[in-house]
Amino acid sequence: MSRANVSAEQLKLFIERIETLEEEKRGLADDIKGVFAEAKSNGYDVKTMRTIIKLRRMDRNDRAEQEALLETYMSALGLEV
Amino acid sequence: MSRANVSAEQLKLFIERIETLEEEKRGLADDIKGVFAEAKSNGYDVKTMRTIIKLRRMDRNDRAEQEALLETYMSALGLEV
Amino acid sequence: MSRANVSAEQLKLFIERIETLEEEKRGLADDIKGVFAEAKSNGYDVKTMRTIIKLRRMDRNDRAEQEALLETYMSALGLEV
Amino acid sequence: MSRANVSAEQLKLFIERIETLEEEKRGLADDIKGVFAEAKSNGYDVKTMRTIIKLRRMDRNDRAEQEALLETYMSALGLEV
DNA sequence: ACGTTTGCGCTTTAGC
DNA sequence: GCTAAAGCGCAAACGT
Repeated sequence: MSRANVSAEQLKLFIERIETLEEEKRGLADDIKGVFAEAKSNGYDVKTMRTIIKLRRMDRNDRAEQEALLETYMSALGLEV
Repeated sequence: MSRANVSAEQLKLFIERIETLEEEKRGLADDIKGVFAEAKSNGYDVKTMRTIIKLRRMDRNDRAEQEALLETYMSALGLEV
Repeated sequence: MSRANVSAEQLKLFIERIETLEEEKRGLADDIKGVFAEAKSNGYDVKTMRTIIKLRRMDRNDRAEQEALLETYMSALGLEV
Repeated sequence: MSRANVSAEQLKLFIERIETLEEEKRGLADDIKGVFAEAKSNGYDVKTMRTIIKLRRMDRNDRAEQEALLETYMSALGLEV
């Protein structure tokens, strides 16, 4: 088999792997929607839930960001991190 | 246990389920990036790969429609297609 | 002149207006680069400057976001904003 | 006035100049969005307009190169171009 | 000069 | 169908 064909085969495998992963990703997005729907049918306010989840995610991110900022400052001051 | 506590507990479970699913979704996004990186290190052009994946996902008719519209506009502007 | 030609002319004008604005936008981006370069040649640390600018922008955005969050809470509680 | 104060003042000026330029840049971005909105309300397809602007900005050679690469990959995968 | 990494802007998606 | 948010892609910027 020629080198070109080997390459084509390899390219095809890469693309199929990505397409599979994307499919799974879409599946998870649907699952998430499903849980929200279930919560709603149990009387919970979806908008408020989203706010809570967003805030919890922000807390984590902010914490990570603070660390990064600190490192930048330390570097700027010529200190070891 | 009071009704309020039951509700709070249930709400917590819903939110944790969603956060877990979102975490998995992020994991898959990372996996996808990893495959692209691997393909790149094997000499493939990532941008072109993305184009191909996009085209394959697109419905054949939608694609033809979009191209027709583009040609119409290009002609209207006196540009080469 | 036919209606098609009028449309083509109008389309052309829209596109040219956008292209002009984008050109100006690129010019401003260059100006910004220039100021950073000037500051650097005066001995300032560019990375630290970027951090400061980012923080100042974040402060403003966070303030706006806090307001938005408050509104969400108020709505969730059935209160008037 | 001490040297440190001069430096601080100078740094402040640099930062303010950059913030002003960034503000203007954001203003232009808004203007562009406005023109797209106007075009849309006149019945034009925004997505296609974006494609045209992109193509016009692209160098003719680069464009031909990319298309050739896409065709190569598509053929390798046994897909129709 | 090149490759990696970060930040910005666009595109797409989800909800109203 | 439109508006708002999130995720993704690209391009510039930094370090090697």
